[in-house]
Amino acid sequence: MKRPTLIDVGREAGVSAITVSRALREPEKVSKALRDRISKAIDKLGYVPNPAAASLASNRSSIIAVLVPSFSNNVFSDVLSGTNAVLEKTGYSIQIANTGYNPIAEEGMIRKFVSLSPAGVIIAGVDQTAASRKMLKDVDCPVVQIMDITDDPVDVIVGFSNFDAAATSVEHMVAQGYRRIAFVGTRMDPRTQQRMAGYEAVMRKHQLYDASLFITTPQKSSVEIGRHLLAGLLDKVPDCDGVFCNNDDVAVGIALECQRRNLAVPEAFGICGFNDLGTTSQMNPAITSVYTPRVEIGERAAQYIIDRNAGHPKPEVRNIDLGFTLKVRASTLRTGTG
Amino acid sequence: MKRPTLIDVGREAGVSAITVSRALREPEKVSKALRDRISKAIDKLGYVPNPAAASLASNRSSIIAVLVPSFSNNVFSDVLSGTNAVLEKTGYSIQIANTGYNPIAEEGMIRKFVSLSPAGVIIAGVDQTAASRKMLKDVDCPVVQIMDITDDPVDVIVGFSNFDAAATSVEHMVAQGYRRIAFVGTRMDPRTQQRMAGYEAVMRKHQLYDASLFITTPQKSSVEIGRHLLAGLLDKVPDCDGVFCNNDDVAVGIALECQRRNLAVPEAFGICGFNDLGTTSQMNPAITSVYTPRVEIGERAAQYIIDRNAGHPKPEVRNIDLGFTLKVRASTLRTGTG
DNA sequence: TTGACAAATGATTGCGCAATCATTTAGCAA
DNA sequence: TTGCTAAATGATTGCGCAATCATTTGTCAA
Repeated sequence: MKRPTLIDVGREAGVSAITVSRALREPEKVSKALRDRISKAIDKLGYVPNPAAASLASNRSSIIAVLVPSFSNNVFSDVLSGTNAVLEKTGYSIQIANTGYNPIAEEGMIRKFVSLSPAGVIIAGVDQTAASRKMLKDVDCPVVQIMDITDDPVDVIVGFSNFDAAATSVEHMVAQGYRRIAFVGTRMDPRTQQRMAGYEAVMRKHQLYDASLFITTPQKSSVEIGRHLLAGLLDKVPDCDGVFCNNDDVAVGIALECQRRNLAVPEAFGICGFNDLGTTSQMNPAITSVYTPRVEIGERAAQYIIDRNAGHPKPEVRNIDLGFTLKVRASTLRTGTG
Repeated sequence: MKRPTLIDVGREAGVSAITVSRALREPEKVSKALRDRISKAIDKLGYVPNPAAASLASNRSSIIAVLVPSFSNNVFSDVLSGTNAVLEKTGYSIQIANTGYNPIAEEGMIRKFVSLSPAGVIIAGVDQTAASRKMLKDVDCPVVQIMDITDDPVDVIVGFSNFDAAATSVEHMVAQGYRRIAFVGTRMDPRTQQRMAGYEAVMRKHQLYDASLFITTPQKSSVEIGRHLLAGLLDKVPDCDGVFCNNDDVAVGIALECQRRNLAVPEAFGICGFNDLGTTSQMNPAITSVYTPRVEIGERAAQYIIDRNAGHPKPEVRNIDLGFTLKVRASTLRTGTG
């Protein structure tokens, strides 16, 4: 009562094992009559292919490796949803790893994944170690970096400019008359740092730069940490009149703390979030945020892998910028200014 | 320049391939001297085991299959974080699938996973189809159901009673003097329905049951949907004086809509959430919610699989109830009552 | 009818490893 | 020393499949 093999199916259908194998992988090369008999035999025996044997024989697997820095960050669960939506109708399966924002840990995970001969790799960011980058260059499958943009991807990159997204947001706040705009940053991963750089560039351009306006913490972002950071900010910079946050939950926490302190938003204090995760738009007042195309990034990354493995050539444009959208809402809209 | 095999390592170290294999899997059976030589050879050649070959030869893989109904639901990302934290130090890898709350789709995913000879299966809930259940019974590895509790798990179950959690919450609200308590349910998956049943039992017990107090939608829960549902609820049941929500984001949306309508919480209207995802505790006023041990569930499930595969016997207690904690906060605390 | 060629099908082999069984070496009591 | 046992190491085999090459069958023009 052991699991049937291709040979068993072949015997049942009266054909050789390799014909069954072909019927499954290249059905157009097998006659209709045999395909039908084989299909019946498969159903009768309950045959299911053995992926390990297939992988060993062909030296490639149907596993797509996805490396993200966090599972709990909604940004990456959205990416994963997009990737999964595209892949679930295919024969690929998703193997995930959580790098924990640690490039050294990431390197080990890449090494492990590469040993699987994956069908594709999706990895967040561009800040891999040199060794990681080399492994990704050498692995014989499509590699998609995501959530960022660069002219020099390992293979291709699908994302947006964190720098530009931050700069656009801060420009908007400046246009609305905010002057003492703080940067609130959590975790301080590479993409947060790029947002910080975008913030800094705009502040300097308008001669509003002030080093004391940076409020950062290595802790992960959360509503709670947002509340605490606002308290610290107002102690440190009493004349602060707005914040650009590196993530929405921090912005929500800050907005809630403003409510508690009766700090008038947007009149006395402007708030801008990042990622537009859904809660910001529902707050009182609604909070301005930068929408980032996370689900679409996941989808496009998966689709690229499917296409390349189906024989499509490597595209000319290897950095696919899906952009972002500043969702201007009440929290930064001061009537009579701008 | 192809990838080295056990034979290559053996040649380099001056031993046979099988000794290298043993040194990696059962080091205590290989002398220290050889272990050192082998270890050096592995480093020198950059040997990495081929999991497909290992799986084919041994008829078991080191893949742990995790089936969850949603990636974007924070509940399951927390579970995954816990599972990952336990597994990442081990040789296991995690392969995930999103069942989309669809038992038929789930069945196909189980079939696929079973074909991998997984080292373990973690699956949300107890509402698998008969065919799914049979496959899970037959698969030769530990199977952990999670997020629920039952006397009759496939193998073991790690979770809590959704019914009891809801009942405890509603009892609290009744004790605080709320009478026209609505149930707000989104998605209406099996666990939500158990919460609804817990709500109903308590309402009936206190003779407060009223069919018009059920507000449900098949849509996924979100802050936005919570706001809309409150509007519908107040239209339908103007004398409603509180809600028990099946998820925190709905509760947050309802609280924000109450702010907008100047509906006094907790005096005129009580709000209780579910899962205690973090934002509820930061709201103004803070929202009561049921903390559920999601991360711990993920950890325990992973640890069980590790232990069983290490030879531990099946435990006597096969339903591991990790309980829940009602976090009573301002949104349901009426002074002078209860 | 024949021959040439394409389409369809089959036989053989090896992927890299672990299970199994066989052999050698080490340790030690008598 | 001998003889015995346990520990350490090795040789052989097959897991289930796909790559490669070989063979058969079908098709059609001349």
